[in-house]
Amino acid sequence: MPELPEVETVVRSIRHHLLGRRIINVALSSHRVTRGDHTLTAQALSGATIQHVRRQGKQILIDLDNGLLYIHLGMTGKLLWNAEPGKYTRAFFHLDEGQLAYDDTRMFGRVEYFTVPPILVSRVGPDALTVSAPDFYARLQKYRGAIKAVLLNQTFISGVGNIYADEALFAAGIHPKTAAPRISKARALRLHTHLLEILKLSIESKGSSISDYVDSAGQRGSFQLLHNVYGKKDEQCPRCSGLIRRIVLAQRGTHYCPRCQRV
DNA sequence: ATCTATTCCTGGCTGC
DNA sequence: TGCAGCCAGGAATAGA
Repeated sequence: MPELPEVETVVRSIRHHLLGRRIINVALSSHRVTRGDHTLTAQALSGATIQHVRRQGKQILIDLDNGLLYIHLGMTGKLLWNAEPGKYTRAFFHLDEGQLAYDDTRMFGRVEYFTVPPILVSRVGPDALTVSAPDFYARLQKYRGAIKAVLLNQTFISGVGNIYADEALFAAGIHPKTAAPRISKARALRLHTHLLEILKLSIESKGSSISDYVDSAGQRGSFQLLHNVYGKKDEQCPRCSGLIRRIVLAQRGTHYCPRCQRV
């Protein structure tokens, strides 16, 4: 499941291949993923030149000389460089040098072309990697729900998903059900510090490969080896040796240590 | 206005 | 061994 570190790893592994390249033609095969007219989209993309490859939160933004290519990997999306199209290839880009495949088994992701950047792209909050501590705390004041749900809300900050929400709350010693307004400034700042540290460490490990996440060269990440609570139900807490518990919160599997993480 | 529940998808796992 | 049924979850959408 690609979250900020995984998307950042993909962007880093693909950027140097794409910059300055011209799109020759595009094959699209999933209306679920593209949400648009395939003929018109392919037509618009053909001949376009790639100017920037950026990331905001979990969104990949590819600036073209005639618009924006917006890619969200969803749950199982992959961008693969110089791979042959396969059963789950939903979009395939022939460039003047090389080719880019968008594979996505479950089709939760998106590949969309816009002439004008949509509200969608700008509506997400500041990137989790660069949000300042004061801004993090100030923004937190706007939410009343459980802190785990707030962390997953992309309008609060963007880029955090289920894995890193659980890991950051564990590192900060905060129970995932804690109501946002009950979190003191000191604890909020501690959460901010731990979250950034975890995201940066994960990027250094090229992300977490839980099921099938890989970067554009097909490389797996290794941060899953450093997870403390995510997916560790009934295993020992590395800090207190108590058992990690799994509950469902905000419709998501949530892992935490009942002894180390307090409301 | 907020928060919560539902929906979309399919491979992989569990249990009979 | 086969297969039904459930699970994973990002984010739009609908409902409370």
